[in-house]
Amino acid sequence: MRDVARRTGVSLSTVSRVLRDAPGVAPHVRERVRAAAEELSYVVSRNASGLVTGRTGRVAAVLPRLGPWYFGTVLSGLGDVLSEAGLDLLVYRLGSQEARDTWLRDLPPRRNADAVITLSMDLTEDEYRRMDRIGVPLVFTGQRVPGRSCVHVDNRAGTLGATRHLLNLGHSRIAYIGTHGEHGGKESVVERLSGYTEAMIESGHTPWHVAKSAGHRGGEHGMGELLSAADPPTAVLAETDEIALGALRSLRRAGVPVPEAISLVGFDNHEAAAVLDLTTVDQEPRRIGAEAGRLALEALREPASTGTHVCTPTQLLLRRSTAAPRSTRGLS
Amino acid sequence: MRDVARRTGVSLSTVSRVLRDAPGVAPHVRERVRAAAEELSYVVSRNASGLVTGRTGRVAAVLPRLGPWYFGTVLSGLGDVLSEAGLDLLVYRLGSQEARDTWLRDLPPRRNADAVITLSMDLTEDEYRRMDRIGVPLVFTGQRVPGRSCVHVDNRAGTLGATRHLLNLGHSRIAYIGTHGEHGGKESVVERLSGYTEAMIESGHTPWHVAKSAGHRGGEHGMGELLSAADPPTAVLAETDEIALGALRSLRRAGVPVPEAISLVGFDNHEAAAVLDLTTVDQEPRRIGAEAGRLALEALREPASTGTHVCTPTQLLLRRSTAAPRSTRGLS
DNA sequence: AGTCATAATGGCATCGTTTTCGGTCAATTG
DNA sequence: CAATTGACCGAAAACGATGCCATTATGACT
Repeated sequence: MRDVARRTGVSLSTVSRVLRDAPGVAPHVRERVRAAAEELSYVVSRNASGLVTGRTGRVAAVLPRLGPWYFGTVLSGLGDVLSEAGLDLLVYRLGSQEARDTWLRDLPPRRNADAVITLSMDLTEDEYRRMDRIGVPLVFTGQRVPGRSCVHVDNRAGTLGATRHLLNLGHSRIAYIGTHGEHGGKESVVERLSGYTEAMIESGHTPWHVAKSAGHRGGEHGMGELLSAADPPTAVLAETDEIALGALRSLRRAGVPVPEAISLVGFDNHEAAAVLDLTTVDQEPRRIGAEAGRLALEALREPASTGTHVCTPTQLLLRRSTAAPRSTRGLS
Repeated sequence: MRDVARRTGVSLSTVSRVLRDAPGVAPHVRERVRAAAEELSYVVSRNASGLVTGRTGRVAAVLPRLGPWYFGTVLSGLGDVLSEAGLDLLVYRLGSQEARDTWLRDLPPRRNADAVITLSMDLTEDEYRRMDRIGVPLVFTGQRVPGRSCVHVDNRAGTLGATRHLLNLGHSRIAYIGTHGEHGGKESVVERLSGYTEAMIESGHTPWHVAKSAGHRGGEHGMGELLSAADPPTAVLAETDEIALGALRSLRRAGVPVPEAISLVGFDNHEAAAVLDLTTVDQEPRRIGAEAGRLALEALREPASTGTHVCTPTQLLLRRSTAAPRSTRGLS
């Protein structure tokens, strides 16, 4: 910065003003300073400026995994909003419980980020309290917490709509493959099931729910159980696309045609869902990230504005895995 | 920090020494300081310490997209290595050419990161020179640049091995679906094709290469072209899993059984490949990220050590989309 | 012409650490 | 017992920016 000042023959204060777009600088001086900074390819050190302003120019995202398409896409949306506001994105992946614990103990974003956004971390009450010690605005996605800024997907409406779609097609024996709440009951798990249950009950049908493990395997096992029932369902709704894909695999192997004999609906709009023509519920992860980013920016601008809830809608994507049931009974 | 010092009745220097694990502090004092810091849940400000040490404690990753499983997984591996070394991960997603240009002009990591790692950015000569102005060690993945630290996948060996596998199964009419080098020829594209070509030629067969666009669509179109040939191939190698999945979709629609009539091999070990039982070439993205991280750490420790190349191997994952060709001619 | 507001600029303390240097004190040595 | 040596610790100067306050130019108005 001193170099830039010397080169243009002004003081450091003026250079600082120019580079911060602060008022009180003559236009021609402003321009000369800009040019000099450009020539020297000089950029301000966030480190130093943050030291005095108290702002770091960074926002931290905390998430459990990075592989799944969902998280990458949320980060994309978040990153775009942040970079537009001139903020950098810090990413912390907390895979194991151990990583989680040490992170919550050390709280690296403390004084190193202006806001923290958690992505589907499903924190416990105790963990919330520990996070509060970071002392910066927090935004949560994937869970709904009273009194805190949250972005959450309307899971209930998603499965409700999907189930109604199946009902409208004329199905009546509609089963649901879900997971047991291993992690003390993830919210989305509960919500998705409740949407399905509600749609079934309101239409006078009895819910049919099998709970297996998460992932493909759960889908395979779940479908296995359904296919070995006395009177198999004509349609199946899965808690996630991964489960649906596992179920689809079972169906293929068993030679049961989809959607002719059984209609199948997933949830997530997984990358593979498009390839396999699976009807699914899209939750627009890009948008979730963007909304979370906006909430963080808002909290930065207006510290009192905490506690806003944003509920993002879901969208049923009709593809080739759903159809009206055949009038004749029996599979194949 | 002052609070911690007051609480333990020592000077700031001593607190600093303890928190940096610097020598010259009596064990019992060290312990008392540690306890006080813990109680106050105090952590040093990277901002301030970086100001004087010149280190930021952050490493920047630059990548074109975040959605694909590949990038998320590379980031995971990278993040693990970095967090073990106590470094934070900064992520810049440069989707559009415009974002790329403004980034290269402003170079945000300048003085804000200790090292920069690019992920499959396929930079031009000019862009390299611009990046050099950042003034920190650079590590490149996904491309091979003489004289610079790189991590690259042995693409050639991957397709070479995959093709040989098909040849060993008894196939002779093996086609390859690739992409046109849109971006001025991505290195991996060229390498993958050359591995296939080499395997074909060394075994006395003639290569059969169709070039389409990237993504599912390319695969669908490519397979369409192959299926409409006078004498269709009995095996197809795709440049990427996405292409392979598109091709698979075409095959399903056309009623061509896989692997009975046509064997199919992809490249990437995409999430969906496992679900669909697609034989593919895995490039261990986790490992790529980890290696890149290690290279960056090495460069940080030993600034002269730039220019190391790490070539990560690929691994053929045999699944259910490849089999020996049927003796009888004709599809279906 | 003199006064006064206003805009533009420079000087300086400051943010929270690290680092260097010098000082104190106990232990060891001749 | 005096001198020397270390180990340990505190004081103070950086680091690179910002923000407040004082100062100086520039017109505008009585």
